[in-house]
Formats: sequence, structure tokens, C-alpha cells
Amino acid sequence: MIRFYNTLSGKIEDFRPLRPGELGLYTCGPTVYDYPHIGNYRAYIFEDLLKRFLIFSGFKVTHVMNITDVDDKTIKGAKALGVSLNEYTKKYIEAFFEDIKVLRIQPADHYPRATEHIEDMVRMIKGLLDKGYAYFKDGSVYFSLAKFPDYGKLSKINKEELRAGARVETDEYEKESVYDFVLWKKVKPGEPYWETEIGPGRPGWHIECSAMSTRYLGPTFDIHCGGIDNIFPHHENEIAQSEAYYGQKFVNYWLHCHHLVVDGEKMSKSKGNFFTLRDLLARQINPVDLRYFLLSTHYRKMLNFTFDNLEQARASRQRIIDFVYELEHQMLPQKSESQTDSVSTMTGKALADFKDSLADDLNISSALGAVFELVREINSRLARNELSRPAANVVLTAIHEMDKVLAILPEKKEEELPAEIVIKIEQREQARREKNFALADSIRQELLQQGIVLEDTREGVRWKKIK
RNA sequence: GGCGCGGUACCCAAGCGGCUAAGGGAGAGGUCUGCAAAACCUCGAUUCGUCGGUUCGAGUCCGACCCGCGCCUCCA
Repeated sequence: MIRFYNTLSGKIEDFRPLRPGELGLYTCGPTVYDYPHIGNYRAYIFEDLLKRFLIFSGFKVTHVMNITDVDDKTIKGAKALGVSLNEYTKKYIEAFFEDIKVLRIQPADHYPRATEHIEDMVRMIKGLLDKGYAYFKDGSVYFSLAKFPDYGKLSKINKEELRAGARVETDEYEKESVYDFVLWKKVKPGEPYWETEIGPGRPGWHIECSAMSTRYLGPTFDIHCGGIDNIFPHHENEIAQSEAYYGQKFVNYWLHCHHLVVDGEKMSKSKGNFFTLRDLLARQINPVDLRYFLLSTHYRKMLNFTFDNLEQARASRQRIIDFVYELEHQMLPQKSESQTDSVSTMTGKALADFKDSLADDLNISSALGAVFELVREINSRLARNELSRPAANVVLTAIHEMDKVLAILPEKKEEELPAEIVIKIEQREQARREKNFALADSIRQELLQQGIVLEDTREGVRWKKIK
């Protein structure tokens, strides 16, 4: 049984999908006004782990991720450059898709864009007006919290107390009550707008997710994810809008990812203490090492980004890569049935521990513990020359199975070297045969500068890339 | 002020009342090697922020306190 911590109940619950064997997953996507920072990607990688594990467990997952391509920031950005909204967001949408590809985040089934679903949002706002949950004020439409008594059930925020510590109200629109939120913003001069049945204007941020999630997944669906900072107000508002409109439960399981912090401080655009994926790629960081780093701490725990921690993650991942390399390339004896049996038992246990750990609210540390335990046990046999080829293949199959969830092993094509480096390696081998160790060492040093480590083993030289 | 999270070895990090407190990094010792590097093996916390309490038994439950962090209408 798979169990998740559900923000709604504040408890770990058994996961039961609405329909057996399949489920709907909605994850809050990027607002495309800038390049996402790696904190954003922590959430997307957590969601990727969740999705891959659910698929691994046999579920058919329908995944929807929205793209917010109209909001205050995108409008401001487009205006500043004097380009259309579409032209402005196009660049960041493309960047987002490039990024998730290099981070090995499996694409969603649908990426609905806010600007392409205005009709759905208007229909919903109209319905909320008809049912008395929303009201017009100066051409804008607001949701009335007074009409929705359940408000606050996700964030555990008491709406009477909302004012106490609240920040200064900066919204320039007039509302009946300070804590009502906007569904539809009246058109402002020089800003993009849509001519609709509820007047000219543009949607508020929250209605976008309510309209697009239910459009693709139905009025009630299984899992909704996002960053912890979306709990209030975004997800709370989504619940209010959707449940008021449909008159039924919106989402069964709410899973929220904790923040990535930098040196103990929250990484955010407004503080300026953030890194984008591009920043790290420019520093020769391998994106899959970043994936491993972001993946390897439990999603509900705050994760501290430092280059030292990233380096630890790199080294950790390298251990698994080296292990797989060893199993694939070592010459091993063909037969030894009894040992294959005991290796199968060991491997089966590791696989079971791996699954059980992830089923327990995605306990990745424990799951990786199972992987490393297997690595050590098998390495130990390898060191004693007690591993047969068939047994090694059993282990390899299991590791690749686990990598369907982790996606951290190198791809085959990454294992190819440029011709000039292959020549250098051969030159060094020649020098070593001639006992010209000075030359051999200088070539080794030269390649090291380029991030290629040479290892002299009993079977001959082998190389690997670092960085 | 309200709501919530965390404090486990030098660093990261599991653990959810009971077997020797996972695992990774760094470090030390060893194997291999022309020497190295890399890789591999072995080792490593009588102790879990502090003080009390509950219990036959507590890192794990309860209470108080100390420290760090987040949210309370931009935020993954």
C-alpha cells in the first residue's frame, strides 16, 4: 500500500485512487516571465519522482501541468520590452521545456496555457456569480469568502485572523472585504484583455488552475502538488472556487514540496539569491548531478543548496555509476548457479526495500540506502572474485529497474569520447609500455584538466568524466 | 500575534516504543598500481538540542525551555 502525507488532513494516509489502477495528477507549473530557478525545479523533480514511482507501481497517470502565461509579471515584462505577451512568454516557455529535458523530468500529458483557456475560466466565474459566491465590483469579479465557510481547511488559516499579521493591502482594486480574492480583473489601459460575457479583462491567477485542472481531470481528481508556499493562498483559493462551483470535493490528496534554501535562506526571485539551471550549467555542473541532489532529500524537508552539498551528491551518484560500469565491463566467470541464487535473493530484497521505502511517503533516503547496500554487498563479492556473469546481470537488471524511478544513470551516448581524446589515451598507453612515465603522467594530467579521469585497472585503462 | 517545520557523527541524511542508531560524503587503514590517481574493501555515534516526565524499555510518546527556518494574499 502506498502512503502519502496529505496536507489536507495533516496525516499520512493510504493512497486510494478514485478509479482503480489510474489517477489524475495536477502540478502547478511555471509562470513564464523569467527563467525558473533551481528551487522551482526542486518541486518539479519531486513531482517527477512521485509520478515515476506511481507509474513504476503500475498506475496509469494522467498528468496536467499548467503554464501561466498571463499575469502581472508577464504583462510587465512584455511591456518593458515593447513586445506582445505571446512573444515575450515564448522564450521562457521554450527555456522551460529545454530545462526539464536536461533534468530528465518526464513531460506531462497536457500543458494547458492560461491564455488558451479563458473560456473555461469565464464559464466558471459566471457559474460562481450565478450561485452567489462571487460579485462584481467596478468591472472586476471577486470571490466572497463569507460565502464559503470551509475556507482555510488546507492551510489551517482562520479567516478571522487573516488580518492580524497581514501585510499592507496593496491591491488597487476595490473589494467588499479585504480578504476576498479576485477572479477576473477589469481591463486596464495598455494591457492585454479578453472581451467576454463578464466584460473585458483578464483572469486572476487562482481561477486559472481551478479551470484547467478540472477541465482535464474532472471536478474531483486524485493528487494536486505544488510548493509549500502555494498552500496559502493559491491552493486554498483553488479549493474555494472549485468546490463552490462544482459542489463536490476538489482534490483527494494534496502533496507539497518544501523549499530549497541557499545558505539557510529561502531562494527567491525577490531576494535575488537564486541560481537558474543555466547558471549552474555555465559552471560545468552536470544537470543529472543536480537532479540527484534535488532528489536525494525527502520532499517535505527543507533542502540547503551549497556547492559543497552538490559536490557530495555528485560523488554519491558517481559511486552508483562506477558500480554499474564495473558490472557491465568486468570479465566474469560464466557459471555458478548457487551464487546466482544468493545474489538473486540479495537483489530481490534490495528491490523490495526500495519499493517499500518509496511507498512510505516517498522516503528517498531509505530507498537510496537500499541501493547502496546492494552496491556494497555486490562490490564485496566482486573484490573476492565471487561474482558470476549471470549473477551480475541479475543485479544490473534490478539497478536499471530502480533507475526507471531515479533516472540518474548516464545514457549510453554520454559514454562516447571525442576522437582526439581517444588518441591521447592511446598515446599514454604507448608511453606506459615504453616506461616513459613522465610523458604518461603529463597526458593524464592534461586529460584531468578536461574533466577526464583515467584509471589503470587490471583489465587495462578506463576513463570517466567528472564534473 | 496566529499557523507550521526542523535540530541525529566533521558534513549531508534515514529512523515513527524494543534486535549491533541505515546510507552517502569527507577522513583513517588496506587491496590494486611503475608511482600515483581513481576504484574497491575495512573502520567510524555507549549516543540522538537542553531539562524533566510517562514506560519494564524513548532518538522515537508527553511537557517546558534553548536554537534555526517558513507561511500569514508576488513566490515551487
